[in-house]
Amino acid sequence: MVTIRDVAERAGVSRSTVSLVLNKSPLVKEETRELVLAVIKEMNYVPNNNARGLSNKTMNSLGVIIMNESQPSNSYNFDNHSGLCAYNISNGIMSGLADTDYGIITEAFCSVAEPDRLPKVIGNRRVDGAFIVGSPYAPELVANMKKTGIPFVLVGVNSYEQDADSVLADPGEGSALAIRYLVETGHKRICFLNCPTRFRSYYVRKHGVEQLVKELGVEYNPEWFLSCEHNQGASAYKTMTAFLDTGARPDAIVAANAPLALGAMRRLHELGIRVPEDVSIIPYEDSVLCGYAVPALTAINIQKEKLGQLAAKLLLERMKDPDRPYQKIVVPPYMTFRDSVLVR
Amino acid sequence: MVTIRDVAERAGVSRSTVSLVLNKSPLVKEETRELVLAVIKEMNYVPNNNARGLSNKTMNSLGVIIMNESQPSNSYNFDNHSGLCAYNISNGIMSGLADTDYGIITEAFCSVAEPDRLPKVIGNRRVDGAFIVGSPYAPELVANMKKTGIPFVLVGVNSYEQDADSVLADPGEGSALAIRYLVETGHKRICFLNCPTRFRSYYVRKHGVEQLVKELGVEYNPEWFLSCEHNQGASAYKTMTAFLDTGARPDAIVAANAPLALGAMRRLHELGIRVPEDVSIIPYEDSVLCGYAVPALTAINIQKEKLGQLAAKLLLERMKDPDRPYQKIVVPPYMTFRDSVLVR
DNA sequence: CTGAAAGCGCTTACAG
DNA sequence: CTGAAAGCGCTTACAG
Repeated sequence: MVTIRDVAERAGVSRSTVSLVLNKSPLVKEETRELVLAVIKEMNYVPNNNARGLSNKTMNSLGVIIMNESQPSNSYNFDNHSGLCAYNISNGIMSGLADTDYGIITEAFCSVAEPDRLPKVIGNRRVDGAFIVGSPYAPELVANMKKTGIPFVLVGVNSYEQDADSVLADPGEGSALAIRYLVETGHKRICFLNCPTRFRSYYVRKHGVEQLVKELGVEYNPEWFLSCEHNQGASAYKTMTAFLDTGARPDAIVAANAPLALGAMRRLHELGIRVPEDVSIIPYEDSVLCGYAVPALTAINIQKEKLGQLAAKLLLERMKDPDRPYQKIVVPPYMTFRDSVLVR
Repeated sequence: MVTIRDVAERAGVSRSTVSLVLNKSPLVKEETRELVLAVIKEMNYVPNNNARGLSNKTMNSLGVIIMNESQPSNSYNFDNHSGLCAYNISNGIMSGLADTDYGIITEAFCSVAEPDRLPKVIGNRRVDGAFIVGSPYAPELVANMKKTGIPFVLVGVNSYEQDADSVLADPGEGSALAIRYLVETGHKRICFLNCPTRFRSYYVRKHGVEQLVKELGVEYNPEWFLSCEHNQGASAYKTMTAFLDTGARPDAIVAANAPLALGAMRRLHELGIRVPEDVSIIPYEDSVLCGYAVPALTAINIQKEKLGQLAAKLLLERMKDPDRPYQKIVVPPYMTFRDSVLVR
């Protein structure tokens, strides 16, 4: 293995000089710099990350902590969470970090199961900073993270804490977008299929819907505002089954995410209720499930990759300046028009 | 920050002793060991990964290299690759590594765009070993990887190289499983919707199908063996459109993956051809897209998480013993029965 | 079973 | 602008 010492010898300079050019110090004469660089290339020298980190007190890695209620499984059934949201955000983080040298260490973490533990990468001090991706995250985790002194940012559908940097979508605004469009296109009987009540985004959506409905002067039946037990198709199927059994016949459904929308659609399909001819449907949180659905689903895109990218930028800034005030970045949603809404 | 020195002082032993207990050496008296452990816990000591690695010449990290043709995007449209396969495998790898201390560094890598480059984590020597996840991987990459001396294993739908460890599914066997079942359930006119011909799995499937069809004595029309330009819905839609325009009316479709199946279904839906009443459909490579589809798709599950887990185990063994012979582990597929096949 | 010492490969004041 | 030297926090022969 070739070390800085070998490079220095071959280049006929001291090790410090090589180190200086490695770290782009302006103290090195241009001529020397070029010579050293040439030798580095010629010898195929790669600085040892451990040695560098030991001096620098830096790990040169960032953690991506994926929060979830359960481990991902090999069963892709309807009664499982799709896991797509965290995946998309995490892709965004990686793309936002692509031109840095950070290693990105991913870890699944279940804060519900172990509320007082820290993710391994944090406990082991393997990272210089971290992203807490998605909900549910226990508030204790944020407190515990702060104690470690490792900078972090929260990123997700509705990831927000007072004393932390956060990048989030706006579920209220997203729901409003969907409802406004449905009203514009002539829908009169809109049903809302929300996530479990244990998620904070449940309330944000509910609030957004109630607000808008008042503003629009649309009639609103609280009994048509449903929630599902889990964020998965089977729960939505169950909820929708019970709802339709009451004889209710919405002409549009707004769902809190794609798994819920597809769960509802399964029941509609069984009953011979057609999408979009009989009922339009718009999920929040566009994903590959929407683009590939038959028919393709018009959906609210919350820019998950962008959430990730902005989180990446934010964490980098936070690490540079630990004392700056906390930021809260809200990324606006937009609608992707596909085939699940009938213009009446 | 508390170091090994602090622990040693407080415990009244030498630094080496602390190090020995850290590394579970049998040379330490039980009594001393317990004392040291207690002090470690009390002081909340965490060994510095860089220092340890610098001595050990080890990074304590493993790379997960996700091969792809393009970067993931924020558009979840039909004309994008779903990215799900690598994601699922990577989950399996993580679960297989969950009880180790390795940091798992993920990197997206496009070998088509940069055939002569190495993934960053490899070039920077940030990892002790790596997983090459998915195809397309350029054969040059394998050669280049070998030159680095960093152990690695290939893992994917059809990831196999002579001179490397590999864990793979068996696309031929998977296709056979689907066809056999369709024949058993009374289907007579089976169409095969394969992946692009530039993937090796295309040929494996083709071979498997031809073999089986002969064995079963089923009639086989080579013109009903289709391929798509890309592994995405829009390509399958196009291929299926052209195929159906010829007047062909299959009673079953076997697709090389879920995006292709859903692309075909989109066209069927437009034409009012019902699944499964008019045509049954079985994709290879079960994924969340199948479980959530309406109707839910009966699919070939290739155990992607298990592929990942076995790859994890294999890499660990390879690192322990660099001289062992290369292994090729083929994971058998099974069928997940859902609602897209009509028993005729 | 334990301690003193050298070494892993870098960085960074400090002199010059 | 460059070199000699100390130090980062561990591990590992080597003595005892």
